[in-house]
Amino acid sequence: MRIATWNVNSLRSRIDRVEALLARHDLDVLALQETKAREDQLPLMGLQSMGYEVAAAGTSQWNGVAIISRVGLEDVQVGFAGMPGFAKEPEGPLAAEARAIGATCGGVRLWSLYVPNGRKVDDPHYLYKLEWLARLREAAQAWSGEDTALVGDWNIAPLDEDVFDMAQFKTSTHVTPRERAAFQAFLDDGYVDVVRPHTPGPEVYTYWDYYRQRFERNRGLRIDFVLGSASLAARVSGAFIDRDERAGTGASDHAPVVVELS
DNA sequence: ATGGTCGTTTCACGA
Repeated sequence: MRIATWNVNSLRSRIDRVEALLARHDLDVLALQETKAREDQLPLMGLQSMGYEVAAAGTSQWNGVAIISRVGLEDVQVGFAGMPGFAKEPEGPLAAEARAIGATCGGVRLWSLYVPNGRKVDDPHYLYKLEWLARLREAAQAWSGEDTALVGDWNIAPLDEDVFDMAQFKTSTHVTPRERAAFQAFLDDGYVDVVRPHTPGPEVYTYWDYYRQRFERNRGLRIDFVLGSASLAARVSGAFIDRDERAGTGASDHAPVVVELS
C-alpha cells in the first residue's frame, strides 16, 4: 500500500495535479491540507472515475483537509476529541477550524493534519498552536497501539538541518523550543518519523516559500511529516519527497511526501 | 526593518 501527504494549497486550482500525482505514484491514499474548499465545492468526478473516494472538511478560504482513498474510507471523523478552536478575542467564541480529518483506509488509521501556523511568537495564534498540539498528543496516545499514521503539514521544523538558514528564523515561529518540544513529544510517545531514514542527505525540505525564488535556490524548510505508530513504522519499506512536483509554474509551495507500506 | 508571491466568492488577508 502506498500513502502520501501533500499541502496542495487549493485543491480546486490543482485538481489536475492531484489526479496526475495519484496516477504517477500509484497511490492508494492521499492526505491533503489547505484544500481551500468546502466539501460541496470539490471537483470529484475525475477522482471517482479513477476509483477513489473522498472525505473532506473545510472552508473556501485558507484551511481545509481531505483524504482520498481507493482502499476504503471508513469511520471518517472531522476533528479529534478535544481539538480546540481559535478565539478571535479573549473570552470570545471559539471558531471551529477544519484542521484534522481521520479515516480508516486499508486497515490503517490515517489522520490528515494541518497544524496551526502560529504566525508570530507574540501572536495569540502561537499559543493556540501549542494548545492544539497538546490536545492532539493526548488524542494520539490512545491510537499508538494501532496501525496509525499522523500525516500532514506540522508547521514545525524540528531540527536545525530542517531549515535553510537558521539565522533568518531567530525570532520566527516553526523553530522555537516550545514548538520543537511539542513535536518531540509525539516521538517520546512512540511515534516514528518514517520518512527521514529513507531520505539520506542534508537537504530534506518539503516546503519552499513562493517569494524570492526560494525553490530555485533550494532555500526551504522541512515541515511536512509522516509519523507512524510502532506497528505502522515496522511496515514502511520506502519513502521519498516528490521535489519535482514543486518545480515549474503552477506548483503548490509544498512537495508531496510518499510512503510505501508492505 | 522590509518586501517578495500565491490563492481565496479578493479591492484584504492568510500563508
